[in-house]
Amino acid sequence: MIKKFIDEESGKVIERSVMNSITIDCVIFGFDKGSLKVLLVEHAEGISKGKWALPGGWIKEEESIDNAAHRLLRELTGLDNIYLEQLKAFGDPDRFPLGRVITIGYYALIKIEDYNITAGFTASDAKWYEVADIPELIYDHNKIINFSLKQLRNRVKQAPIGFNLLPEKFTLLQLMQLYEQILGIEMDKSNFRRKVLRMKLLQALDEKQQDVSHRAAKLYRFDYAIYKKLTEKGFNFEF
Amino acid sequence: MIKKFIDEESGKVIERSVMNSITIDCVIFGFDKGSLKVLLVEHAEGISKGKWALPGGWIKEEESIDNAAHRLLRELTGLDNIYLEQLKAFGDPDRFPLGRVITIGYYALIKIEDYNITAGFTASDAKWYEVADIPELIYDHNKIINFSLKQLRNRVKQAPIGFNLLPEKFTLLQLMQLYEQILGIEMDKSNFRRKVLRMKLLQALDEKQQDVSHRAAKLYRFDYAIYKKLTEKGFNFEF
DNA sequence: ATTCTTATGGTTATTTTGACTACAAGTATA
DNA sequence: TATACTTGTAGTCAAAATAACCATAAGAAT
Repeated sequence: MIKKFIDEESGKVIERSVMNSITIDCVIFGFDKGSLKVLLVEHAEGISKGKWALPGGWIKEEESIDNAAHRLLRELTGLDNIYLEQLKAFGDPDRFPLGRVITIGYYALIKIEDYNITAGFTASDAKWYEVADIPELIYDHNKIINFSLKQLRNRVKQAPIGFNLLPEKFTLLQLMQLYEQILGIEMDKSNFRRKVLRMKLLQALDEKQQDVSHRAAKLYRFDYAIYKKLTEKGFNFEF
Repeated sequence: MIKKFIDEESGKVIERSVMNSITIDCVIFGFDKGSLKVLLVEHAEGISKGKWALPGGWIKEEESIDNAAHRLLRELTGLDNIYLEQLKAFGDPDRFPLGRVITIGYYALIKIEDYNITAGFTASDAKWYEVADIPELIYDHNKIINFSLKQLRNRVKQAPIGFNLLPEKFTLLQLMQLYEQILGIEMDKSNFRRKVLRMKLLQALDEKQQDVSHRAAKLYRFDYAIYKKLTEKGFNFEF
């Protein structure tokens, strides 16, 4: 599968695999007003102009794929300094209409209110869409989102990544509702409370909710230091 | 990052991303005589001739990446009809010495005695190596194996994939030792027994071990049909 | 007959779970 | 002011699960 090409600039003959294009696509999850959302961008140019898609694009020759994911996300949406995790590669031969392109998926969970989304580069718009209400996207991007959702449901049981979706200070009910949303199940308030507090992962604060029209609940904060200690001894996270 | 090339055969100008090479590498785990092993091949040609590596190679234009993984494994080692799962893409810019090559990792768990390994294609040899005793491999292949091991430890707690490493009929002690090996922990025979039997995943057979110099243990078989039923109701697998 | 190894079945105290009840704290409304 | 309503918090209790053991059975080796 190696073919010879002549570089137009230098005139040199170059041997290359004909398999030649790799892109990155990012699935960014957020949680707001009790519902799970995904960040999408509208393409400003190219064959998919005007259509909605996952933020993503081409990898540069000299950058690692992790760096490419961070760069593309920054350029298209303004998001920076995010913990991105690789999902998997999507490589159906016909997933891209103009040739063979493999894409490597990344995903992240962020607190929506901590970031400002600003469309840029080849994106004319960038918006949060509710997971339950995602439009038709280009190529296999809907498929990629579905895969991410499954992954999220699994991962959320393994590690305390759910906290990345909540504000720094949160109530136990908020935490429970987040898990109910992601996993699609109902839980018992009292039992959830007991379970999560026994884990001792949360630091109880001397603060309460403000401006609520009912009894204000205590606020908690996720304690990463404690979590690290617990994981070292082989700790399993589950609600 | 798009450059123009002239195809030597057709003379046409082709636009291509300069990022142009993707390979596949497979980590195949096996379990034999109480220890975990990995299948490696010796390269017969090219810049890494004589060196040991994970079975892998280039993806063809018209095949999916999953198919490429199956084909390469078959060509190099003779292994066929295996359940391969994608690991992740490895894409450090300098992981490959002769240019920018991204590799997509796959892994599988198989019963060693069920398959015949025969080196072929660009491999001059193919052998099982104990995980604790893996030589220095080409490029970042040692890194890929380490990543796979971590993945295996996680996955084995989520799903009953460990059974893929055991013969069809096995004793409870074998099963326990497999888990001890993979997870690197010690377990209590009696408690393990009770736990695993309560799951009702195993079908007790009317057979016993043969040719052992001690009391022969009962043989069991993993019951995939039961497992499927249980997972549908949201079943969590853990020892 | 004795010893050794592994298989298998129990016992027990302790911890964890799930389902519920009760009540406290605060807001909204009559 | 009284009452209803919502959400937070604590506790009860029976059933299930766990961890740490002990005891004995089955068979092979000496």
